[in-house]
This record gives sequence, C-alpha cells and structure tokens, in this order.
Amino acid sequence: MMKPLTTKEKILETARQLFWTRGYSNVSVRDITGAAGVDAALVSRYFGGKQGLFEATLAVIPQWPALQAPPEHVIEEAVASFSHPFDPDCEEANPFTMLLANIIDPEMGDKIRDLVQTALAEPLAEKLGGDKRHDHAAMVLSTLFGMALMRKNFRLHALKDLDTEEIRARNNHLVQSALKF
Amino acid sequence: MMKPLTTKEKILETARQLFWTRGYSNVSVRDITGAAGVDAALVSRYFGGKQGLFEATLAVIPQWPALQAPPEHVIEEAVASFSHPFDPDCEEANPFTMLLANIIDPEMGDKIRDLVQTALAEPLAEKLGGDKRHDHAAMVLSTLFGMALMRKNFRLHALKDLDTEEIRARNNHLVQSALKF
DNA sequence: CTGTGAAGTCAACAAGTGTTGACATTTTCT
DNA sequence: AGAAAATGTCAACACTTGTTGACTTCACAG
Repeated sequence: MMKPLTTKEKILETARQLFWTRGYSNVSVRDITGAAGVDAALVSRYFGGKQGLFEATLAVIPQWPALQAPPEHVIEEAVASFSHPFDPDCEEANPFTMLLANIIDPEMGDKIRDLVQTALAEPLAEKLGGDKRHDHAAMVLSTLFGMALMRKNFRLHALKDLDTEEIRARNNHLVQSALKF
Repeated sequence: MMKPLTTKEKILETARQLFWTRGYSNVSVRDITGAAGVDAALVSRYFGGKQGLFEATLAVIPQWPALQAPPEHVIEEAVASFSHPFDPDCEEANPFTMLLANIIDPEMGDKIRDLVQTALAEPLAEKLGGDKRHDHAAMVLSTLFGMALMRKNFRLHALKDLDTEEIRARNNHLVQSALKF
C-alpha cells in the first residue's frame, strides 16, 4: 500500500532521482517539476530555491548500512553494498552515484567532499580501528569507488556482464589487499 | 621561447583548461572567450559551436605514455603516471581529470566512454597479454582511477599530504594484487 | 590604387534559466 | 457561516545561454 505523496514529497522524490543520477547543474527546476507534474514555482516556495531543494535531497541520505554492522563484519558489508550488477535500463539513484555525479559541480563540490569525509571515511576508519585506520579506510573506499566507477560510469566491456558473486569476489580481493598495506 | 598563439589556438588552449577541469556543461562559451580575451562569436566561426570546440580539445589528447613503454615496463609507467601529488592551487588539465569531469555529462558521456574503452582499456589489455588481459586491464584502471578520485576529487584528508613515492607505493601495491586475481 | 578575402567586433536573436508576486482555490479552525 | 491559512496556478521578470549576420579593419595580390 503506497500512501499517496503530497506535492512537496513528489518534488523531493523526483529531484532526488534526477539530481542523483544526472548531477546538479545538468537538471533544471523545470525538468523536475515537469516530471513530477507540478508547478515550477513551488520549488522556491517549499524549498527556498533550486539549491535548497538539492540540499533537501542530501538530508534524506540513509546511513550507510555497512557502518552499522559489528566491526568484524564491516568489510564484508561494505563490499556487498558495492557489488550489485549494473542495470543500464534503470538509473539507480543511490548515494554513491550521487557522490560521483555531483563531485565535479563547482557549486556543490565542497558539500560533497565534506559528506564523503565525515559520513563515510571517518566512521569507516573508526570501525576498522588500528594505527593506520585512516589510511586503510581511504584505500578501501578507493578500491570500491574505483570498481564502481569503471563498471557503472565508464562501463568497461570487461566488467559489464559480471554477476553479483563475481563482482563481490573481485571487490573483496582488492579490499583485502588494501587492508594489508 | 614561446611562439605567440593565434586567436584560434588561444581559444583551444583556454577551452581545454576549463572543459577538462570543470566539465563541459559547467563552462560557458563566454567563460572561455572571456578568459582568453577574445570575442565569443569566434567559437562558432572557428569550431562550429561549443560542441565542436569541446571535441577539438579531445582531438589533441596525447597518447598515454605508459602505452608506449615496452610490455615489461607498462605497469610501472602506468602507476607512475597516476602518482603525482595533488596541488590544490593549480587545477591541472590532464586527460584523466578530463574523463572524470565529463563522464557524467548527458551530452558527452557516450563519447567519453568510447574514449576510455578504445584508447585506454583495450590498448592496455593488449600490452598486458594473457588469457585474462581484459579483466586485468579493467581492474588495474579501477584501482588507479579509484585512488586518483579519492585524492584529487574527494580529497580525503588521509591521502592529502602523501608525497610521490608514497603514492606510487600504494598504487603499485593495489595494482599488483589486481594482476594476481 | 583597387579589389579580394580573411580576421575580428558588435549588437541582437531565440531559447532556457531560477525566481517572484499577484491571484484563485481549497482546507482548517473558531 | 466567516476568517485565516495553506495550497496551487499563472504570467512575467531579469538573466544567461549558444548562435547568427552585418559591419569594420587589415593584409596582400592584381
């Protein structure tokens, strides 16, 4: 049972879908309100403008599930969450595609960097523990984002048709060696 | 001895600097011509428009030096070319930042994907050789791009102050384990 | 000198941008 | 019912976008 969305929620949902997949500056207010079937003026009324609407989509970022797992399972949860096959038909608006789609934007870059540092790198480092926890966290994220970038954005042929288990195995292989550094 | 640039060359150079660091859709024709100190109309006259100007900047992509090294040195050359420290003061317009800055763009994404596949992944795979050369090439590029992404775009604190040798060591560590898969 | 073509300047265009204020409609509260 | 507040609609705004055509300027061959 889907509760019908209010107009404000419709705008926020559509904005999240578009901003997170195409990037802030590649989406216009009229793109969003057109797709949501509402009036463009409501963006300024409800969210204070385009920028406020984008920041509202960031406010509903779910906590990364891997960070809530017990420390001994953090790694496998992190790897698992980066191991979904890429479906070219559906543009999935998950937090990681959002970070990649908006890191370049001149207006939003700083906010994205802050988010990655405080919501991803630092909590992961504390979960990992050890003297080199910050370096390990950075290198783990490097390998996971690198594989995701090549699979979902650059779409290298060699990585296109791997299933979940194969992707997970490769991610895990690289992450384990990142932790052995 | 710098030969003075023609107006057309000035436009192309400035366009390359801006497009490659900020991304196609985040740079306007007037941004470029303003920085170059020339008239905006000349872009359409000389390059057929903004899109033609962007594609002209792609035409001057230098061959990746690592791909010209003998096969036994390809890996260390590839690693070396991804191991320069990040200088936040100067936005360097190299081919790799260009790929990251423009992969999201809805107009240019396909062209970028094509470039990565044919100019990077496939030649690297042939240099590496072996049954799994395409998988190895993809995973090597994944790790190198992942580290570069975290250092230069997301700018994780843990990776900020590493010198060339330290970066090279980490890149090499990850690349070697990618090749052992 | 005269003409020819390239090089560069300028103003303007149509389309798209985010945003605003006035208005109409509906809902809520007393 | 009547007042008040929320909700949605519409047209218009000031601005930026890429692009075009008419114009001037200049070098050089005839």
